[in-house]
Amino acid sequence: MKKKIIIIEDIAAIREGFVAALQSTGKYSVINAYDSCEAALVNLHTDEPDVVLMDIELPGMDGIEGTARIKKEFANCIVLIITVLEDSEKVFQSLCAGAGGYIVKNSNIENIDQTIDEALRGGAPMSLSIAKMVVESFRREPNSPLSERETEVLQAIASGKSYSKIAQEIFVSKETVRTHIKNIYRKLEVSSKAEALRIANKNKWVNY
Amino acid sequence: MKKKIIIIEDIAAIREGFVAALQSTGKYSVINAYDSCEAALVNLHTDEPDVVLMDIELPGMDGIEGTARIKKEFANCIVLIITVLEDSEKVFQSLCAGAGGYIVKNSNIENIDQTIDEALRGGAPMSLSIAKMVVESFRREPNSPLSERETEVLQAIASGKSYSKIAQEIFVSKETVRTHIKNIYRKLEVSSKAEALRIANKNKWVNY
DNA sequence: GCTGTATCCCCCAATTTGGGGGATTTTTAA
DNA sequence: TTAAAAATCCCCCAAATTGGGGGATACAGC
Repeated sequence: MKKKIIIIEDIAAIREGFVAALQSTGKYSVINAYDSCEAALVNLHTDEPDVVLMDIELPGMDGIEGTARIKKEFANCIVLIITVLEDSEKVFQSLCAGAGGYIVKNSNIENIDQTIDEALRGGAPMSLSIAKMVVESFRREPNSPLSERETEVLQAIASGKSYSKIAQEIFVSKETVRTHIKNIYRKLEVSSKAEALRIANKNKWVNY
Repeated sequence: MKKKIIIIEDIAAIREGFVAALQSTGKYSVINAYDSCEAALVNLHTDEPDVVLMDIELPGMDGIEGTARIKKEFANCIVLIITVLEDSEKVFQSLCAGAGGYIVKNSNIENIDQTIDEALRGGAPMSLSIAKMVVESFRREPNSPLSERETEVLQAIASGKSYSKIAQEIFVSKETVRTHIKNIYRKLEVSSKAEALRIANKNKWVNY
């Protein structure tokens, strides 16, 4: 039996292009094509798609939120992101939301077909440039105002450890950890763990 | 002026193969070749390499720790990991340690040359399979014992927020958050934030 | 000498945390 | 339909944590 596919893409020309391309292969059953996530979600339980081709930039609910909603209902449904701009933050977010891979917007029919095939076989189809983007987003930024020790302490804070626990692990007194924290707060101009982590994470001074 | 390269690889045949390959291009100045990180580190300040080719599996200090040590001393030095086995955990760790890219162990001369070139131009050379490995390591595992709400709460804990703060953000009372935490602890058989995060992170039930 | 880093100490008060006991409603699954 | 699970809220308690303030010493680099 043919795999059921739906398409969510707001630009009619692109949307219809995908529909035509998929139907021309004869391998898939294109159930529906929508111009918004909202529209797609109301029919989700009748469509029961195996694969969703999802644009990331959509009016109203964006493709990231849409991916999350669909995966919540149908965990086995594969959501492939149709993307043209390569914004590492959005690519990363959509991966976290459960995206199964990426289709470049101006792909030809064979390319799209191959991508869907790979996804159905359990792979994570994506271009090297997209994969690299995500990988590079985990590189530390070198211009941190925090010293090595401070970064180490903040890293430990990020994993939920208490000051005493951190002190034990890095073989210093609890007071030393507290001093480091105070200095971190002063440098980042914050006054709580959450704020410090938010700043440091945003600037990639700490890794998760 | 030629870029200065050192090689750290414990298997003599492979090490010498790389040396020969690099010298044959005439583009690089191979300063030294070592069979361990320890040996390389003592000469690091006299070698002053622009590029380090680093094996990941080494006796004594492994390539990940070695990469971290080198990047600590010379932040601008590019460390390229020579790898054959594709262990996603190690690949990810070496990226966090500051690796600039990957060279497949049985690469030919042109390939190695291209890889180094790309790294020097500021790219992150790596095979698609390696990039994918890292990307896939950020996918959530679906078999979490935690409910959606509990995952949400634990996620917030990971970002250093207090119970009260979390309560505000998800529009419930502090007591509700406390109940969720209690249930998380019961399910994971732990009794602290750090332990819960360790378990949930290891099993990819939460993303950093 | 000054600045930054790393280490340690004290005080204080508010907040947080973990553990124990409950409770209700809604949703989900058997 | 009935039971289990999830989500919500409440109380009590005591220990631990946290943030802010004030110090101190030592060691590096400029």
